[in-house]
Amino acid sequence: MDGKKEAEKEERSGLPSPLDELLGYRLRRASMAMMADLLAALHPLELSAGEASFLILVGANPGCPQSDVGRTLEIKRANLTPLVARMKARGLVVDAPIDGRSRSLTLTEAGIALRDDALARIAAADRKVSQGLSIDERALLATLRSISG
Amino acid sequence: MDGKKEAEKEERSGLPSPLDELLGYRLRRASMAMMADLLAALHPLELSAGEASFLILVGANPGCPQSDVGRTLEIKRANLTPLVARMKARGLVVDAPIDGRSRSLTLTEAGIALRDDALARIAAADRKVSQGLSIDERALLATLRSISG
DNA sequence: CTGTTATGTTATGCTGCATAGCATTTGATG
DNA sequence: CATCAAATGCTATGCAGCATAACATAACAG
Repeated sequence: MDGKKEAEKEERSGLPSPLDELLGYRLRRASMAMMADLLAALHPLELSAGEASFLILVGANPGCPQSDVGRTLEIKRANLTPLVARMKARGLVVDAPIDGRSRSLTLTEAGIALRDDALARIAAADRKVSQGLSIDERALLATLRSISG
Repeated sequence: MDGKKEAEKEERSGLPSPLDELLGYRLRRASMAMMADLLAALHPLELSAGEASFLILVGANPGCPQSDVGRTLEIKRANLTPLVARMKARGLVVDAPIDGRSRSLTLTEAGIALRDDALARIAAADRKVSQGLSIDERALLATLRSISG
């Protein structure tokens, strides 16, 4: 299977490039394309991608320590602090001291509602793409998980 | 310096999360993981990811107009200008006027040599991942291409 | 010729991510 | 108990990537 004359290769100033065959490059481009859709879907909710993932994770783990959230989402402590502050300022999350240093996070009713809304939009954007996949989505997810270890 | 792999990054504190089942999220995480490896591989060459992709594309398309490079790599004109300037300053690429406004780009010998080096490192990093894939790489690439249009 | 589009450049701002340092608390060790 | 290393959260700060706006020139279509 090496039909090479694709003719559609240059849809519009698309120069031929070995980059097309590189997994890392293709992964990045696909990720950026989906991210663009995601941001558009979350914009009406005034949520960034990081904020949405935060709400989803805390919503699924009520009372979890902030440190665990940071580790799971791979958000540095220094960057998580202002994110939590914004969510608290909007009344989406409440925190309580676990011990002297750690704080537990829990979504408020408003936080849960917004999380549900965001999750629905994200899932819809996901579905829009995954429906057109040429391979099984489960297999794809498993493969991607294995890449990010 | 570092550039090491922190041994086995234990999944400690990995909170259960619906994000794990989201295609967009998994795509992003996989992309970021590969990008980290890529940057480490390119660091000895003092190349950023964008610069390496630039060298590869121009190397495969000698004499191509700068505008096409920008479109293909999805780099805005305003950001491409300083990138080209850096590559010229390092003697990796030369440009010549096509017409009064457009400029053609071509790699120098040094540029080709560095491109070859970079491409080898990138391909190696790619292979390190693709060898452990649970699904066919060709199918994966095709799927990713369909996602990014 | 005239208005519109394309290209390249400069200046500038925003966002996400990173590092460094600090204060506090916890837990392990002797 | 006394100490010290690690963990947690916070503040301040810098930077790289990406974006927009405005401009100058040149090509193109009418």
